[in-house]
Amino acid sequence: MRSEGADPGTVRPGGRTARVRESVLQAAGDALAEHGFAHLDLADIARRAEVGKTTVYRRWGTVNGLVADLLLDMAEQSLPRTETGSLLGDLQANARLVQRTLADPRQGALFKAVIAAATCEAKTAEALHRFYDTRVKEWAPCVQQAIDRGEVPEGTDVHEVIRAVSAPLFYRLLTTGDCLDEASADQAAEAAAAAACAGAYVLGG
Amino acid sequence: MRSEGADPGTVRPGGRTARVRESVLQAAGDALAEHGFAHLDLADIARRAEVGKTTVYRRWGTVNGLVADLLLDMAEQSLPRTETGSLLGDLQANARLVQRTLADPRQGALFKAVIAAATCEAKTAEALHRFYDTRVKEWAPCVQQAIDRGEVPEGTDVHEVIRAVSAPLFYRLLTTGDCLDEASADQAAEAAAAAACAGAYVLGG
DNA sequence: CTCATAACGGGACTCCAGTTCCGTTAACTG
DNA sequence: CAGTTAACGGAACTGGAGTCCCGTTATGAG
Repeated sequence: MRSEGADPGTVRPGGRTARVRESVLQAAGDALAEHGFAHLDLADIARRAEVGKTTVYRRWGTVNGLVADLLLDMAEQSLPRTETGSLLGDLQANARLVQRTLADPRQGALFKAVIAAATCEAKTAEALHRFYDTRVKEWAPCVQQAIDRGEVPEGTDVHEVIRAVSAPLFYRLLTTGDCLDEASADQAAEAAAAAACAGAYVLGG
Repeated sequence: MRSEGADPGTVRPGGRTARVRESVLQAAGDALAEHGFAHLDLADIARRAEVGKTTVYRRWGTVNGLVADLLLDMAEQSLPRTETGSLLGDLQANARLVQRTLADPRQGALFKAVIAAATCEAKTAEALHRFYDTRVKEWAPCVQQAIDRGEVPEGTDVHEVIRAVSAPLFYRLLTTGDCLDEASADQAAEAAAAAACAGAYVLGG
């Protein structure tokens, strides 16, 4: 009598179950980009996905749960780091990647929704933290290489430099109406590189 | 027969109307800090404020409307800029002010809620943009002074420098679980100052 | 002070997001 | 290929968020 088994979808994850997840996540992304997080309706998503409303509620429970799963799906598809040979070049590549993602109507809306969801649900917040932790760790080595080359002082917090690239882009997306263009991405990269070289991210400094 | 007059509260804004607004905003802030944006219930707020549920719906309509008004109220109370004589000192003062605000349980939760609300309602987003525009304009002169002193190159986008101070603090609040301490505030200020002095925020650079 | 009516408050009502029930379909096992 | 049961899907149900109605309070003008 093991208490009613695990969550649905974990025992028989193949075939139909996988198809349902895929089409529901697809529909959820579409709905988010169209209506935004607040006006998200699970029944509407079920309709779009051509899936029973009950199924959506059973497997994801709430809008937050669905958004968290969507985030997991995004984390799996995110792009690998590229290398250019210089700190500024690497940070610029990262900044432009972030900028393109946030400027894209669908992806941008999705990120906004994910952030909104994370601000009001601890579990979703944790999923978001993990997502960014992964992304930051993916790009951090380029700062370490810059330290090794002597561009950046020893003891610099490599993760913080990567965060410093994304931060102004996020801030702009959320707190201003301005569009995110390539120039703002380049500026973010340049500022982060300059601050890093000046030793602003040296630990305990 | 002027079409049903203006919004309630605009014709007789004194006495009771003002008291109702004050106690409802107070209650809304409390509820936000306690339950977060998603689980906000206007009926609960009405109960806390000892005000009729109908009144809250009539005057603010939705959770978003209420949050937007709360934002307006916050904007009126925000602190004036201080001056220390150096760019780093001024930016540090700003960074610590932001850090203290976001680290405060009540204020921090409120900001998270406001951001969440802004991501899903254009009107609320605009209120948020105005709020930040005001705050940025309040602090921008300290960068201009630094330009005049020759600390920072001519042509620097003064507003962008101020945004660069807050951005990493916001980013940290939203995307990591780490606490916002004074050290992170100082780091943000130092990074912004270093980047500004290096000319990273020169327009068209 | 008096009056007109803006704004509030209680309670009944509506409507739909979210739940429950149970029959049907199709993964996985041996 | 047959049997077990995980997972799905339709339909009826429910609770509470948001609306409506109308009587009451008290603001601001004259």
